[in-house]
Amino acid sequence: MQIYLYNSLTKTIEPFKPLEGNTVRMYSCGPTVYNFAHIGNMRAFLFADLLQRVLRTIGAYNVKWVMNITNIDDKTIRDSAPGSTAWLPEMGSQTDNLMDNLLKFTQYFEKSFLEDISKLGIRLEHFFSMPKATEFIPQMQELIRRIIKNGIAYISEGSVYFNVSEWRKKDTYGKLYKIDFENFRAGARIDADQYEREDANDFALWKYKKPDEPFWEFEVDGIICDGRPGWHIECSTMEKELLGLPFDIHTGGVDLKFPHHEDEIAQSKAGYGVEPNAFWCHNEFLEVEGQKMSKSLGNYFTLRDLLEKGIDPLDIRIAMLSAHYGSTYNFTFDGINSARKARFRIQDYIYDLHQTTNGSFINTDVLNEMKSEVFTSLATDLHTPKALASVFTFINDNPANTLNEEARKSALEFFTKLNNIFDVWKIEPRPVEVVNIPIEITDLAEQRLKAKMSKNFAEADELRQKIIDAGYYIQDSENGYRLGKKW
RNA sequence: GGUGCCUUGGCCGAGUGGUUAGGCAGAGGUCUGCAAAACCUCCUACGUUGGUUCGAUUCCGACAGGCACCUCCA
Repeated sequence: MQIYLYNSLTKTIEPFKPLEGNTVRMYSCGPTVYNFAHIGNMRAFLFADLLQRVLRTIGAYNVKWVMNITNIDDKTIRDSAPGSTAWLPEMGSQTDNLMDNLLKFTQYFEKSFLEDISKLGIRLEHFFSMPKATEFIPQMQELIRRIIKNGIAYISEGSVYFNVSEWRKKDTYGKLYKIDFENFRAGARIDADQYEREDANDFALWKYKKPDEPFWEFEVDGIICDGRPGWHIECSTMEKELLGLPFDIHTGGVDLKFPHHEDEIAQSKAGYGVEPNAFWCHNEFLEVEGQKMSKSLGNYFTLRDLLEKGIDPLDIRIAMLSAHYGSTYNFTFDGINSARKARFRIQDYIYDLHQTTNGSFINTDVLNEMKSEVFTSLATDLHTPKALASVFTFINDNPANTLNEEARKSALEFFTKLNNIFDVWKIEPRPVEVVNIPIEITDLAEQRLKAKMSKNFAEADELRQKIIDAGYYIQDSENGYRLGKKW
């Protein structure tokens, strides 16, 4: 099926086609591993995951998905430095070797990142590569040399800067983000104390080492430039090394449009001579309870915070998939609960589809129409809310027990395929409930049954309340009851 | 100051120049000793204000409110 995607470069929805063959080469801006990822980060990664799954499942493409790990930047350096309060015992002991500290520190958060996204249903086997910035330093230096050679970068006090005004003579700077150079940064603070740039628009390709910072040796035209790469150059280099240029799709949060992605385009073209990629896809931000997530408002949550509250990560996944990636998503606890219930309704339907019934529903047209609607919605700029609406409309109108054998089989095939994208359901018969109920709870239930049988309803209700208060539920059945754990 | 986006029923969240999005919550009903679960039914909105139009929530303008980026934050 033809896939359509909104391209930030053209600001329109365009039909998507891989540049070469049947393989989509896709690069996603990954995390800077200096702390636990928060739910805003998670939305970006879930969006990228959704996209690559739709490309595989609906577009029938092979996907080479690369997500970088930024393990060298101001924050990782700061927080891995000796004496840092951000250093955790689990990272091991700090040494005099600054590079060693940096790697230990970032490896810890990289590992936690992989654990977190796995819990959210992002499958590590879907990645072609997850490169770390520190593994590509020579290639970054090579790219910087090229840009200097092409006259678009200059060295200042051992740092290398991209010369924006020089570049503007050759090409547009402001492809993703329209810039008014007259008023540019008029109201923005400019970090004057840090590095010596010729122009505020210029950005660092390479930063000269500061005392007590890990660094890599770098010499350009006899000038010692020992230091570390700038942020943007990391992506430009790794994309080229792992995917080749140009590649198909680049994803990231809207905040990265400028300057990160804009600078990436400029660098890649200035150094390699080509624009890095065809499609730029950006996810919108997330708010929490209608407000921007921030530590000061107390609505800043890492995934781990939410798991501690007992939230199932798959409910976070479905909640975020129930809004379009291009609109601001309001994360609320009510919303998570609502999404969970919706998820279970579909799950129950799938369970029911496995049961043998003698339903008479044979109108495959209705089923096929729903399938077509769902996949068309997903293929049209990943419209998950529309797709889910179609599913609900179908299951509302066609209870599982009304479907005949053939229709149930067909519906199960559909849900299997859908779950290749959503990945929040189990395509299997309803499991036999094997919840461990503590003896004191079953005792209460037995007492209640006795009370009920002897029509002592007041006592029965009292006992039921005790069971509920203990975190279980009890449902009466024909000649007994069902006990279970509340979720 | 510059650039761009948004404002839909109790909540979340689609969409459209004139006919029901969907989910959650809520109400009523069937069932039940009462519940729960399940099922059935109901709940019809589009920030304000001008304009275009036979007709606007949908197009255009203004206003109000909110948000984002310009600060190596997804």
